Amino acid sequence: MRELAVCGVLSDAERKRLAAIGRSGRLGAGELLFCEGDPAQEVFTVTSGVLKLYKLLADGRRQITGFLVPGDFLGLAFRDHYVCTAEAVTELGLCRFRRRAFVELLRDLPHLEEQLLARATSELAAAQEQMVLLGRKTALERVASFLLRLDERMGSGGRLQLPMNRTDMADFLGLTIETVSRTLTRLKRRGLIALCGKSGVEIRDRQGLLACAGC
Amino acid sequence: MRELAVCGVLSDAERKRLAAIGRSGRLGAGELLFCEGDPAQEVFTVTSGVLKLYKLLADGRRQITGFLVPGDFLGLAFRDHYVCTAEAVTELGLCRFRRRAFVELLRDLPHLEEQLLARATSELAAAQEQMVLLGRKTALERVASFLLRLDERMGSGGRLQLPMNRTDMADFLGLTIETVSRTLTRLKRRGLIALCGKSGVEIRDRQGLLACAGC
DNA sequence: CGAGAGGTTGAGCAATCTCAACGGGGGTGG
DNA sequence: CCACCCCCGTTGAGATTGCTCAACCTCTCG
Repeated sequence: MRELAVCGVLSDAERKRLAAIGRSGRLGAGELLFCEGDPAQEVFTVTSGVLKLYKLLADGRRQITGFLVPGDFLGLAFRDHYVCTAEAVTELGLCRFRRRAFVELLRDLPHLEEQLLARATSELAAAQEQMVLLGRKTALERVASFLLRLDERMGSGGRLQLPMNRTDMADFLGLTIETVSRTLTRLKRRGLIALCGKSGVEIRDRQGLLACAGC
Repeated sequence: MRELAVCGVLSDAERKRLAAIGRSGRLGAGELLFCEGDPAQEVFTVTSGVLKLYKLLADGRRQITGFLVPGDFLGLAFRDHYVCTAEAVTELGLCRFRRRAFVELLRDLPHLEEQLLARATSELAAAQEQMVLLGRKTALERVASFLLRLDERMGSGGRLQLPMNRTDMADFLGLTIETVSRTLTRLKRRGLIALCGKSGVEIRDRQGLLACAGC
């Protein structure tokens, strides 16, 4: 089980105090961790597997706002109520903290607060990047960007196993599943990627893919 | 000149120390405050006017990621380099802090760090909302949402003066200026808003507009 | 009064969506 | 062990939303 990345710069003593208030948990694929609008009583770190965050419109349209991987912290965007729904994409391991206890601990551990602020910073930068993708990029650019980012994030060195299905990809990229599928096929025909089964993607021409990603 | 909202929960002494390292500044409409990629040497608060943040793609496509109004803090999303460009939409008043001094002050003023984390939290929530808009909403829903949000943010009580032109609205909403223009006309024909000159918009039927906004 | 910037409107077009059919792989029950 | 079924993904054809290109209008500023 991966170390809680949120503890990066903490001393042993600090880490201990944090661990003391955390409890480990487990979710099966497809299970909900919490729903948009629920009172935010806990915060979390992901220790294994992949989690998705999303918001729904009244008629069921869905926008996935992010995927969390091991080491990621979940709780920055919440005040009293969760602002989105969190659902396990795969089998999921996590560490749960009662929100109140966590916030109190923050006062005592300035390093932790610093660390959280740094995380918030990179999440904001990532959110801006995603706005560019959703607002201004073509389907080809979106899918290419997504594959490159995911490969980097998962450290898969060009041979990635997509943890999510086409529906999740589509709802993250602001497209339909058909367009995602067609676009992957296009990238394959151009020789930029290879597809192995439903979830295997191999990046065959990173330069070309970067050019497609348009950034 | 509005009080720096970032000082909300600070004591007088703390406020004084913050003010001591800040210098006031002024920008004309259209002037750049900084560019994406520049080393991030300063952070800011907006004291008057409106500022826009944007990112560009290689071919000139632009996505505006946010508008800042008086009281807003600018510097959360940056580490060593600015991740977007900041440009004055109107005449702009601001307070500048050398980044290094500001970060050092953070160590001494836990209230300030707390405050910043809270701001980061609401910015992240806003960013998620914007992803829904860009990824899943129709042009009508985007424009309606935008008008409602702006009215609320500016506290204009249904009679708003848009501080930005159609190009900026389009680049914020992931549309073209023509579509923004046509959509405003549609909303007007339906009796939901009235248009007064280029920048005046009156919300005539808030319920109807909310229904259009789809959330 | 002329020029230019910003905004509106129209016509045709293109990218993406919708709807529908088809295919393959994994799990289940006979 | 095999056949069937169901879920997920792919592909195709036609519909639709929003984009592109172009004309025109209005207001402001020399």
